[in-house]
Amino acid sequence: MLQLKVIREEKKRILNGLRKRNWNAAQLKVIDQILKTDDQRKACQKELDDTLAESNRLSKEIGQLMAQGKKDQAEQQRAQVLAMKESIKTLEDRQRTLATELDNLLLSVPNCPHSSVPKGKTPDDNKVYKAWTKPFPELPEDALAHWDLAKKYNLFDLELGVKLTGAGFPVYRGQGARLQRALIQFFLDEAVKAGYEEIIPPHLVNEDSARGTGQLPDKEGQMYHCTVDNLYLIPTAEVPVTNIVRDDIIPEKNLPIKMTAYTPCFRREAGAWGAHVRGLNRVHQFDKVEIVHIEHPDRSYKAHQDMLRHVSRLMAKLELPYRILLLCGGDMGFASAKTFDFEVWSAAQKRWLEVSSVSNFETFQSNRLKSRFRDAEGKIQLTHTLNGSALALARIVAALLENNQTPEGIRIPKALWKYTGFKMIK
RNA sequence: GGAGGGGUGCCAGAGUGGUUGAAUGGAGCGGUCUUGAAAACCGCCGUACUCGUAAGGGUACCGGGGGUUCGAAUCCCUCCCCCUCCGCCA
Repeated sequence: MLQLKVIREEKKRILNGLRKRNWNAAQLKVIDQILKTDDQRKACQKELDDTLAESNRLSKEIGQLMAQGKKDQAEQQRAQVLAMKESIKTLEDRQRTLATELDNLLLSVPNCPHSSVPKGKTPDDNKVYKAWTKPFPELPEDALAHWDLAKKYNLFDLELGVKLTGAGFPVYRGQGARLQRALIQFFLDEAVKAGYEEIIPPHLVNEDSARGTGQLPDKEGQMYHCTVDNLYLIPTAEVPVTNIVRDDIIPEKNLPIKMTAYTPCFRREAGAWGAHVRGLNRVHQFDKVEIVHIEHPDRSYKAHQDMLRHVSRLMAKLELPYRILLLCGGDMGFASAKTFDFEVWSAAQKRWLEVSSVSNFETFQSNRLKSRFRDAEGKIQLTHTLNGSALALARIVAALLENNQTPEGIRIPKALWKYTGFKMIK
């Protein structure tokens, strides 16, 4: 969530940013409401603190009076403090109500887009940041979509997944399973080479963690919830990995913290079914290697570019046609200040598929996480957090299978040979 | 799952109802001394909110929440976590 201090001091910038997210005048009123509520909260807090200070002072004196044997006076002050209790309780209740109200208001405001983020309402307004200029793979007329290729070569089985679990839980097998494992290994190795620390986090997180990265309270319905233990299946490794620095004050010299993790990702995605979500295009469980940065605010946009380069390199090594989009204000995620999407060309479906989203959240997440660092002057500041997929497997597999199909079988890009142990799927 | 013990500041570790935001030691930072270093000595060394131009002040926080009391790190309830023993088990 946005910092109150920033809303107060840079109100104009925030309002302009929210307009980029297509907020209308009525919606923008929330900002003034936040400031007003905060004023009320402060006034109430002050009154409470003053009352408590008085009550504390009197109570302390009672101890001294007792020690001096002045019993009557002690008794008199005791009555005095007792009388204050009711107003303290009233003030506390009011203070709590205002604080909750303020918190809810703050929670409803998305991150302020970076100045370089274009205006726009829908995905059509996203800017092509880096286009694919080379030719697309030429496929014969009878080229198969990946779900048909999967049947032909026995690579994964969605119907079997239905039997075991339900729709959207693919069962990978044979060379399909091996390819899956090869990609994970490849992505992790590349990330480690690029200086990321490898993490194997828990695949279930508690409420605090889900709140830390902003899945709660908003996107509750998108996560699988184990109610008996009140734990959530992670929708992305971002959740456990970013929460590693929750409530921490990091020495400046330890920044940046770069971490990578492979995890399965679980998404309920209720009600999002349609013709374009066949096969691996949208599933409830998929594998992903995530990269996460905890950065100094001065360097976060440079890091953002570094992440872009890292993902580009992966795409190039996999020999996949891709493009990079700079998301417009209307299409950006709630918590993000700036997001680039990577899309891979799926030659048989003749569609772009989103395979990575690389975002800078600035202090939006750290504010909630309380992820801070101590700067050179010893002052405590919020860190910037960033993350990106590097990469999401299911759709990469879809594109890989479709683009590389030949009459002899499916060609495996050279970079994967040492991981798959085979050069062709037959 | 059963029985017992415990959760205090960066770490170790006192504190069991009053002037304790918290003894003491260590680490860290600054200084004196020294050719330099070490040792010794002196000082500083929590977070959040808030009032104030500042100096400085106020409030909250000793695992989380609630309660008793004029007053709680200290007493009570409850939840969480850790350790030891037993049971079960990949």
